[in-house]
Amino acid sequence: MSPAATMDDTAATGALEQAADDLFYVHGVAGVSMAQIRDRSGVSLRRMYSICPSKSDLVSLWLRARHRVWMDGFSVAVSRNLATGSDPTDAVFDALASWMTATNFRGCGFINTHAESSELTEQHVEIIRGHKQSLARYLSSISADGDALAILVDGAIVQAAMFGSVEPIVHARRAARMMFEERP
Amino acid sequence: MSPAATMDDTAATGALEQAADDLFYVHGVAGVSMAQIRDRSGVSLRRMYSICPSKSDLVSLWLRARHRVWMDGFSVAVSRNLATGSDPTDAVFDALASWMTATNFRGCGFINTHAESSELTEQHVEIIRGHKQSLARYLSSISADGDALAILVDGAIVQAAMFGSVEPIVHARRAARMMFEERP
DNA sequence: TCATGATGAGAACGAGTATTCTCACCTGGC
DNA sequence: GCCAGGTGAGAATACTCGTTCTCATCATGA
Repeated sequence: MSPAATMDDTAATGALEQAADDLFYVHGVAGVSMAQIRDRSGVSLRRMYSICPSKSDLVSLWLRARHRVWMDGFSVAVSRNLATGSDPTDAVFDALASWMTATNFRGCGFINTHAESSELTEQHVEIIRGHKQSLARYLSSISADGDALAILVDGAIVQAAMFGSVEPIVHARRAARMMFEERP
Repeated sequence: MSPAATMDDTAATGALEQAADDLFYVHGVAGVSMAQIRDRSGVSLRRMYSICPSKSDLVSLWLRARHRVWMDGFSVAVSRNLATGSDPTDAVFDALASWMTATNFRGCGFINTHAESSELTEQHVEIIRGHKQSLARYLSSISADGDALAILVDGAIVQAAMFGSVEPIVHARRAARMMFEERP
């Protein structure tokens, strides 16, 4: 074999995913250069291009990794809330609220990347749609109308990002409560 | 006076707003160069920079113009629907649906511009927040919970853009109907 | 020990960008 | 007719970026 001096391919890929998440999420894809990814990850340009033949492939790698990590964190948080007796509405919006108050919150990385229309490829669009479908499927598994809830969730995330505030969560939670309220 | 050979300042500004809307909305701010704006508008670079001293100022000009045009078109469409007897929910989502099926629909220009975090200035953020506050105020004037409705609207727009489909309107309309349904 | 092949550091390349500058031209006032 | 000042076309400037190339280095297998 010929493993690298300090990092094998698995470690290098992981370092790239982490650096891409740190930088692309905060500054957008167009706002981050390959040189910045190299500096942040410690992976040389040569190795970056042997793992991802183009910046577009690096974006795909990042989106797939972020999908895994985000869905995992979100569903774990929701499950924890459900286990303490919250109803699905509170479980979902409490999980969102604590994500939003974490440092560096800048909205949904998938929505934001899709909004950067210039450098977007068909592959990126597929990953982004897959993420949103996966989220809607998960919400459907815990609530009576997952598709409607998914729209409230995306609307709340987008508004929270634009206003730099968690207040939209209050409105979205109220909307969900009104939707799912039992009718005599 | 010294008006331009073929265009006075008002006409040049209007041509810039139109070209910016054609190009920035579809390709994003970072995806359009000043030279492309010149080609599309017919306004020379020299004149562009005398009207807007930087690209960032051109973006502000565009956002303000788009706010005026979009809010006008939207509120007129909603009023027309209300006048024919639609309830507020149908009036709003029918207006959105016909906007979305127009050519070149690419989601909300304000949300998209905010998502392009790299070239965003504080002035842009103010205009974007002003637009969303204006929309929420308008929705509050025609419905019982304008803030909740605004979140459904933004969620539906964002999802329609990502999936290239008007189907999210169906889910959002259903959610609004459930929210505003009379309870005995 | 020596040749091999992969690696990292960084220079090089080619394209694209925002912004400024040059200069020939044209218009309006005298 | 003639001048002054503003104008358009586009060259020039001073970058930045994605991608490729060079070359010295170094671990490995014979």
